[in-house]
Amino acid sequence: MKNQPTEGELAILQLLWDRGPLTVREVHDIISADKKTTYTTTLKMMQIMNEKKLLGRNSRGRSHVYHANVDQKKTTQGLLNRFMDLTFGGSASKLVMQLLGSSKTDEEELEKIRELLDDYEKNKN
Amino acid sequence: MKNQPTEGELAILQLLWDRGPLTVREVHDIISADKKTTYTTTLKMMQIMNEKKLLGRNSRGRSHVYHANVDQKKTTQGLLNRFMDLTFGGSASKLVMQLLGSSKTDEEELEKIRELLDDYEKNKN
DNA sequence: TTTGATGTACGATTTTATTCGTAGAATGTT
DNA sequence: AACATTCTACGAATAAAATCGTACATCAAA
Repeated sequence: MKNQPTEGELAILQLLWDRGPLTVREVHDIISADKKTTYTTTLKMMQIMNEKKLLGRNSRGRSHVYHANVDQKKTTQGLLNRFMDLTFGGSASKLVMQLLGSSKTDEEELEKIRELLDDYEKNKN
Repeated sequence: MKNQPTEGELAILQLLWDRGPLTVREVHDIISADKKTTYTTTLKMMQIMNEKKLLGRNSRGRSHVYHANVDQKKTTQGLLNRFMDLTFGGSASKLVMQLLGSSKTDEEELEKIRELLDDYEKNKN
């Protein structure tokens, strides 16, 4: 629960979780498609994340290949718990209630959620 | 979606949403029970929130009574959407999956969630 | 009317996250 | 060798959030 990534750091972690180890150049090219930023900024962030042990890295030729050094599940779990506490007083049901009322949560998503719940109920016994 | 409160600001908003209008002193006494902070810090935050129009206030004697000036549902909805995008790539079902796997989500909460989903399914038709 | 308690106002400082500029090392090309 | 390109490293600048110190106003009790 201690090493919570910042928003910017999380974006980089997501990339590495999704696609596996990447160089700064690769990360930057992907990120800068969405968000206007410079190469050195991305580099600096990844260097800091490396110092914080959020990322590991290995040399390959003249460049570094970075990889996520924290577990995705554990990290998102920590963020979720924190967010739930802060925003919904720790109540999962309040959070879900908002989720259901949101137009962002479409029919397909709702169906998936229902299946998840069904599975969960089954395995409980 | 623009005026997203910070973490500290959200804590103050929660209090005012829950308990109605309060003075700085009242807010501070409640908050400082959890978190070590000084009166002037709480005051300053509430003054800034007032400037940002997150809070409104009225004079009562020599002190000010502050009230939330933003809607709770809209605010938490905005925060939730943002968080979901950042942390779960915008997928509500992924979020719920984590929620179900969390030990923080106990049996009672799960039951509530199921009821919510049932109600939701009913009203859909 | 003096003192103490309580409140507001305001500026300065601290802290943390992010961004940027510049220097220099390594590699490839001409 | 001279150069352009592509990296890393590092320190400084910027921005935003949170914290703190101090001054001053108000009011009530002694």
